Amino acid sequence: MSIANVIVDVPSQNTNRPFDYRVPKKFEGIVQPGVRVIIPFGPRKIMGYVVSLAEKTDFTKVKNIIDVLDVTPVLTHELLHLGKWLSQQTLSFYISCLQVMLPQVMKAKYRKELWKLSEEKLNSELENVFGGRAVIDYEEFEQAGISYHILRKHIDEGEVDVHYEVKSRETKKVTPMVEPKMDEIGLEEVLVDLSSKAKKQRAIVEFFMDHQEPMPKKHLLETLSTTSASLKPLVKQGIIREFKQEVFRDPYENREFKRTQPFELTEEQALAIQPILKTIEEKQHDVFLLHGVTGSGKTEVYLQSIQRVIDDGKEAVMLVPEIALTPQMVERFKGRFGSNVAVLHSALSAGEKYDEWRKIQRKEVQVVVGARSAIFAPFTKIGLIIIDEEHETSYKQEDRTRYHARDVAIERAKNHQCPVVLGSATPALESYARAVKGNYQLLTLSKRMNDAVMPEVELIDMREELHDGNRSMFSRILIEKIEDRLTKGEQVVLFLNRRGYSTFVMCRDCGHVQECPHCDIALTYHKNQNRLKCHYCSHEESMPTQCPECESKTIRYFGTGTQKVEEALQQLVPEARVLRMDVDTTRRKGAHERLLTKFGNKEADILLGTQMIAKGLDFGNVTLVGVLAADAMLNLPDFRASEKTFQLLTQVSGRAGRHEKPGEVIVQTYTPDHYSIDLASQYEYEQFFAEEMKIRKAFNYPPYYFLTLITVSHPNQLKVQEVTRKIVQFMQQKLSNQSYILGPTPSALTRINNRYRYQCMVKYKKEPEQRKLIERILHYYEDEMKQENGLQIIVDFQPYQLM
DNA sequence: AGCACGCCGACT
DNA sequence: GTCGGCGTGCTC
Repeated sequence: MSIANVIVDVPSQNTNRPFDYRVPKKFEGIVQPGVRVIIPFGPRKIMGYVVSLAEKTDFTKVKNIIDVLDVTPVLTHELLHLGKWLSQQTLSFYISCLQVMLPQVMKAKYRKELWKLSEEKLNSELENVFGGRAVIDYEEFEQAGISYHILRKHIDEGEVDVHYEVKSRETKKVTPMVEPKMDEIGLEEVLVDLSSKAKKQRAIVEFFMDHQEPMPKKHLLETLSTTSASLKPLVKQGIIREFKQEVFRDPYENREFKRTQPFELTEEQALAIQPILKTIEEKQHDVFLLHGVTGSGKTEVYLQSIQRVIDDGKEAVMLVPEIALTPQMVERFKGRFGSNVAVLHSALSAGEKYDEWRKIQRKEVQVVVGARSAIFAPFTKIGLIIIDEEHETSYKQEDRTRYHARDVAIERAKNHQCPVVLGSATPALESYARAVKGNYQLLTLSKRMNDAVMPEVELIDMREELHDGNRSMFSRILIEKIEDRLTKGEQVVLFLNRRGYSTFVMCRDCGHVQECPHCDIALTYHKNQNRLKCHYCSHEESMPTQCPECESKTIRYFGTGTQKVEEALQQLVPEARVLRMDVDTTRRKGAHERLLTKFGNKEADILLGTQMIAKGLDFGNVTLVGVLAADAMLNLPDFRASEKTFQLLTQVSGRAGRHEKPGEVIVQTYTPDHYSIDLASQYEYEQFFAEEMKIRKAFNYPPYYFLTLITVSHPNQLKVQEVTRKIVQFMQQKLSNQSYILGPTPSALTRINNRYRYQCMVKYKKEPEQRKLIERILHYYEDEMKQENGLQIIVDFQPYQLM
């Protein structure tokens, strides 16, 4: 007897283990680890993943597999294994981890229907709901408000049946095809019998005598300039066969990609690529941190490393942050590797994503370029994994299965015995610290290509502007320079942090920001209570009416949006053509690309935008970059605020003067002396690293300590407080005294959807038992978490979002 | 998760 | 005696 061990599509603690099913004779050989199956589960029918096969089972009442959804496994052996690892790492259900590795469309859709089986009249109300139909949606019955007992009786009598429908969402695009059903000689005979009047039919037959292979119907009819009217009789006589063939949606099908050749590497690049190639050659696992200033040619190092992997007949995965996955970036890859590349990012439609994924599965490509989830590409011979802009926070999934793509990459690279290359101009502190310690190999590119120099950065103290009576959000010098560029016909990029809406409190006279006395982190203004709170400890205080430093009354909370800036800009420089680029203007499909093309074609003078314009843009005509509020991010309640500010300023500055014309950067700030702003303006990464590490050390933050964030939510505030307090107490008892447990603290978003949220944070160096302890907590509250609208406990290891 | 079962109070 | 609400336990 053949048994399949199946992980069922039911995310719950009780079902978080394989269930055994018998493999019917007809599916033997087809059912194998990694395929999706439809199985009976209690009274219903659901989808599941076969994770292994067995000879026998201890279970006596095994049921049969109903159907198999895949001919080729959708999850490789390695991915099944990786899913297990992921579920242990993130404390998520195995099924959730398997689902997160596959395109959305492959998740099952369920429908519950009522089938009327007999001709007999049913209960009159029920008969009404059916209204003469044989099948209705179960929902219709529920909405009719008829007692379940009535339905039950009919079911028991065998007159009605509850029917469960399982459907995969994936759709395959097909195209009509035609092919001859006989060989040349057969067709020759047909030709003889054909009426002399049937000219078009004759043409078709003659055509197929020369072309024996299948071809798209549309193409055939067009080349012979005829219609299906002349094809029909041939099909009817069994001379030609019509059939449908799957075609792959190609999101880039109407685009031409200019093929590019490898550039000759600079001395620095050659030095950097050497150890990577060596590791590829030796089939070793290793992690490299490629620290290269913006414009230093990291991408060329990636491309040539990938080329090497392809030449070896292996595969490469390249991760890029979502917002950096611009057409320009895709072009570089398609230009070098042509159709050997699959692209996976969120701007693609669900169907397009599915098709790109299938190209990987079918081994039609050796390279995948994509955002976070592309790390799960179903390759089997990975020779290299690259993570570009490795410091980007978007590599951390912030819901459900909270994984970091960097960790997954390293795990997969271990499985495949291949190197990982982490690249950045501003590496995450964690990564750089590991490189310094020798855990990662550090590779450095310190010079820009083409001898370009980093643009000069000028810091503008906005407090002085204010003192001189300039209350606008533009310094006089910035306006001056914008006007200068307009007359020269050069372009400007203006950057505003979208998070400028955030509500920190600052004095407009002296730049003082109210901070928590225990945490060295800006306090957050809570509008409804008019109080300031710290989101890390439990500290809170009332909103001051005057600045504690200089006693000025101009202390207030801050917020400016791109829209407001756009209006102000129109007033100050009415002749400028402004393109605004933020989530609002790029929501529609392709809008992102359209705006950039427009800017590239010089149809606008100023590109004003948020985060999304900070990366990867490469326009030679941009000679001025303005950062409107460099401090906006600095004052977020986040211990990474300085790091993020440094990274962002560096990235934005890198947008200017990338080609012949030199660039210039204006950074407006209220705190020009802050080390992250000052050092970013001088491009001093190492010094910034040293400064920031001191602070991380003093406050026990990463990379000195690991963090675990536990967020509890429930409609009742007292309940949340109580549960969080108990969790803190438990952890304090069980964890070593080397660890710190902070909380309970209200989350920054204290109430969402009428649910109160409290959190506690664990700072630790080594707690091998931690996961087990948290599992015990989760198990303890299992019942309360099962109830709808009940308790929710979210555990995030190495969180990025602390709200 | 979702479904059935079973216990309990309410009501024709 | 019947109906419906909700807590409990199970799904190969």
